[in-house]
Amino acid sequence: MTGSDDFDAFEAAVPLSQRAMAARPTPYLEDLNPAQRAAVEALDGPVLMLAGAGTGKTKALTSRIVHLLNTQRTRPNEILAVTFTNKAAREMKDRVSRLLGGMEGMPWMGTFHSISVKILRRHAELVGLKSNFTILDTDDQIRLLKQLIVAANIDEKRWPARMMAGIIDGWKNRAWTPRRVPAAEAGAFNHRGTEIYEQYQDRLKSLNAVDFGDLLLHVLTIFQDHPDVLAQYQRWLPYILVDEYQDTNSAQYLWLRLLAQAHKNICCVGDDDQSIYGWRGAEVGNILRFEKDFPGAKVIRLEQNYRSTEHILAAASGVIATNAGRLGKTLWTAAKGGEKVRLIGHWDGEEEARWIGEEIEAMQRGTRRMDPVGLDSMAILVRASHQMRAFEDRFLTIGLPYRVIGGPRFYERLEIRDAMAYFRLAVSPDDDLAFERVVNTPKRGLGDKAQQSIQRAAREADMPLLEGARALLAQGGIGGKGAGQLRQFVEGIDRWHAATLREHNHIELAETILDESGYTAMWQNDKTPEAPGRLENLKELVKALEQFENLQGFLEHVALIMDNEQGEVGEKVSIMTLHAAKGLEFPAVFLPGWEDGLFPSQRAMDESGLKGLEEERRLAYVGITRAERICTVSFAANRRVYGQWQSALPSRFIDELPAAHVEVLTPPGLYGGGFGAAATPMDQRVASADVYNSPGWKRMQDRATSRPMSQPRESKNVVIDLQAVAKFTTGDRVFSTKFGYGTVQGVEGDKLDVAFDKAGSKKIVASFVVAADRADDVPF
DNA sequence: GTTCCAACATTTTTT
DNA sequence: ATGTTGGAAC
Repeated sequence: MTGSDDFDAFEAAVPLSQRAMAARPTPYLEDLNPAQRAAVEALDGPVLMLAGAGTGKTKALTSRIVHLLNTQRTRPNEILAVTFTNKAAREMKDRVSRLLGGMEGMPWMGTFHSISVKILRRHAELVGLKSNFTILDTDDQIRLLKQLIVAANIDEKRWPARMMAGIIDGWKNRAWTPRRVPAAEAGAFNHRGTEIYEQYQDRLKSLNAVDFGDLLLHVLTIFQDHPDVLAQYQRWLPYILVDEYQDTNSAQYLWLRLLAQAHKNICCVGDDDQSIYGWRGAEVGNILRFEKDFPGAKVIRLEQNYRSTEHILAAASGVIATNAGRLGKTLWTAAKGGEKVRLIGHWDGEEEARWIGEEIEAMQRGTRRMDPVGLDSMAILVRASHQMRAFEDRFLTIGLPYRVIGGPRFYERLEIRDAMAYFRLAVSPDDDLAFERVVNTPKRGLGDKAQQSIQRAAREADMPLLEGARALLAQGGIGGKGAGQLRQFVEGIDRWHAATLREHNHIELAETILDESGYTAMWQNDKTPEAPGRLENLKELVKALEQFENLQGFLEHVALIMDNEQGEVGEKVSIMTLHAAKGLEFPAVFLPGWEDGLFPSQRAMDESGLKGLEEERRLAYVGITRAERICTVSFAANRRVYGQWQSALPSRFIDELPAAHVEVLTPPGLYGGGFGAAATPMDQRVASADVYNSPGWKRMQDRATSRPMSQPRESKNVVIDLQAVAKFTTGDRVFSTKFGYGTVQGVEGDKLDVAFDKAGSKKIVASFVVAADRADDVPF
């Protein structure tokens, strides 16, 4: 444990009242605009800093910390500064230390989870744990739950462990211990939810383990049940700062409220318009209610945006304005003019990827209208990760360098988790979950039967699995070739454990463990294409050990910090999800896939209704505001999703973009313009698509019966894979375009009239001929 | 105990 | 389309 000195420092801390409030020079204040300055100087009492996108939030936050120190109000170890991610914590630390000219120890700056671990290690016994508890990740959590579910005789097929894990996470996010789960939730998980939850918590306790949710929940329990402990922390931590307050869940909110209720020096920073984590328990309500929760709170709005041009800001504001129940901000910028937000429609997803690829290359070269833009300055932000594939495929084809941000993280890879399990066993041989994970990896001839015997032996004698296995071996309870191998495994663990105690070179030890266990050999003998990559990853893992003094230290670190530093070099376009883009900024941003159902996501709307839609809209807001100078929104009429063709209407968010700040692009050729978006004013653009009853659809269905196909699904918008070429007129201009759908009433060869109507008023009529030139695209 | 195939799911992601 | 997983066949 590293934290004990902090606690001692607290005990010795001079009471606040005795500290002089000396005025020292404050050059950092000169750098701030009036709102930022107000937020920095309001040091006492509750403060809500409402910081819109790109308004210098981190600057204000870090300056505030420096100001707290500089005015001698408090000392570095008395400031509690919480963030959500390790990355954010790291950035804050860096910036504070830069302002201070050298780092002063700020032990209480970190994520909710890392700070909770620190507190929990100190008081573990108050919730029935030992101070050296292990932290389980999602995978361990699910395996444990699966055991309980099977033991409870529940059909794991119909009621998967993953689902139960989700339910438990949700409950923990709301700070509900098994006893506090409200009666209304009794029906969860086939009426067995609370029962399993309780068993799960018991099991964790007996394993001396906690999951991520527990870190907060246990601390909360301690604070609630032991007022003396709470009072101590309130005294130790007289100043509290919270970043990204709009993303706090109920448990975090309670955690903060308890700590802050004595001195009320809490400064929460956030933006209700950027709350995009509702699906993992974040409560926008926390930020909306702040003034009620903390009476007399100062609310300071940071509204000057330093990131984006006028048009981009106006477009984002226009979209977000549709949401109800906002605290409300009016962002403005001194940067007038610039490019309007560009909007373009495509025939299908591949076309969209092709166009964006070409556009990126053009921007890289520079055009008449703009100077060259580097690849590092460009990003493609998608709603769902499966959208990335089309871009990767295309960019590989044209040789455009790209990097995918997010995705499966290093420490979540199979081989890394296996290796970590070996390390965990070496450090604490009693770690049953680690034991289970690797007893038969690589294959040791220990299948279900053998493992069950080990489990039984261990449970009967109430000992860890390793000891159970040892006992079983002693009494000859395991037969065949498995016995020899299990003996080797057990002896190996003993040997490695002894080595960790002898302060051996831990890097060498790690290599030894992986070699002696046969794990490295397993991948070396594997001829599948991914094996070499996995071996590479293992090498990287061992390399990462260099930064730590021993295996324990490394494991502790990894349990909480599951992110990977990809120190990739070279100019590359970034591809990531909108969620991953939060907090980032790029001169040029592409926002593809703005189609109803994809974005806003159908599922979000089905599951959370209007709330879900509003969160999607905030996501759109986040997306647009990532852009500094160029923002390109696009959509496609047809898209292949999981091997199925789907058609969709342009996203309703497109209609919400204020027309005055949007430039509708029409690329050369027949493609583009999708539904007439390129040609018609925003308020006139619509398409409808009931084709089920059309002869064309009937005919396609007939054709389909001869070959297997998926049933046409209940959907309003259905792809017609016959291509329609349309001509239509707006004002004095005539456009032609290709359509994926419309109100189709004919078959191939027919002349068709399509009425584009919005809210019943028909405004544009396009006549077109249904052609069969895309017949090979017909999915059946 | 291992291998193979059919069934299944597939928004977003941190700790 | 694709990758994972559970159960049956070997």
